[in-house]
Amino acid sequence: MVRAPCCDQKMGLKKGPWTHEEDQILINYINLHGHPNWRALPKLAGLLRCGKSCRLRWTNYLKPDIKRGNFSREEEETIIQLHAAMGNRWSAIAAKLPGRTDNEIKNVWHTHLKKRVNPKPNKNTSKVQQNVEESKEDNLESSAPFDTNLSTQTSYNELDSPQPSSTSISSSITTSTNDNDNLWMEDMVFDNFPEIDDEFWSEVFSGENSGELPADVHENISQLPSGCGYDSNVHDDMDFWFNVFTRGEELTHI
DNA sequence: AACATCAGCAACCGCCCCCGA
DNA sequence: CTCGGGGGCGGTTGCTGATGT
Repeated sequence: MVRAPCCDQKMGLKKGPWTHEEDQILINYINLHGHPNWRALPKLAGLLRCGKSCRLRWTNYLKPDIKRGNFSREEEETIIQLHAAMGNRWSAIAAKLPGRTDNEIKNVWHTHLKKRVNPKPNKNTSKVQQNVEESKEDNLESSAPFDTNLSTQTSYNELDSPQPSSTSISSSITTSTNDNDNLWMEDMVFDNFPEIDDEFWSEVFSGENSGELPADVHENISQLPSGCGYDSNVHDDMDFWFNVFTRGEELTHI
């Protein structure tokens, strides 16, 4: 069965990074009408994007309960364990990590966790590079979460398409399990916190829209502490699912 | 300071599955 | 039962910033 491509390039549909305006349009539209039909949504909302692109943008970045970046040690270990059992079923893994998306988990796996789980000697890289690699790994082991997230987050203010990274930062506060993490957080939060995010979300959920929001959107909003999308309940959820999973694993090995 | 290389991440692409007509 | 549309998933790509030379 051959199907017409979702995104017909002849229609002049836009590709590439989303702009702040496009994000606003999408969020406002979904807040008002939900997303019963992704294919029709961009046309109805007045976006020059294909439905898939809209869905991806919403599910991976714009949904209110999304956490961004700064994976805690617990989350990393959970991903590693789940991946060992499930393989590349990113959506299933993401389902066990509240607020995390399959795309993000997939990226983290390929960029960080895979190296840790399957450390392979570098045949082609120079010794200097190998040392760099090793020191990076050491850093990961000794001072999680990833330092690299810092560098990318500091540039959010300059982006056309700002990410709702306030949730990522706040999530680190609540998921950090040791003093080193907290120290790291203090440096990051106050030096690099992107001011745009609070404005961004307050705009999105401003009064004129919230009166007509669907019930589920209200729920999501109510789950948002001031600029934060992650609380201890979610954390408990993760523990719960992790326990369920690990118990299941144990049983399968008996 | 300039250039090269690497790492991280957002987004696209194509396939598959599910469900309704 | 078959077909077709829509959504979801996983793999991959390409851009951008960071780091090294």
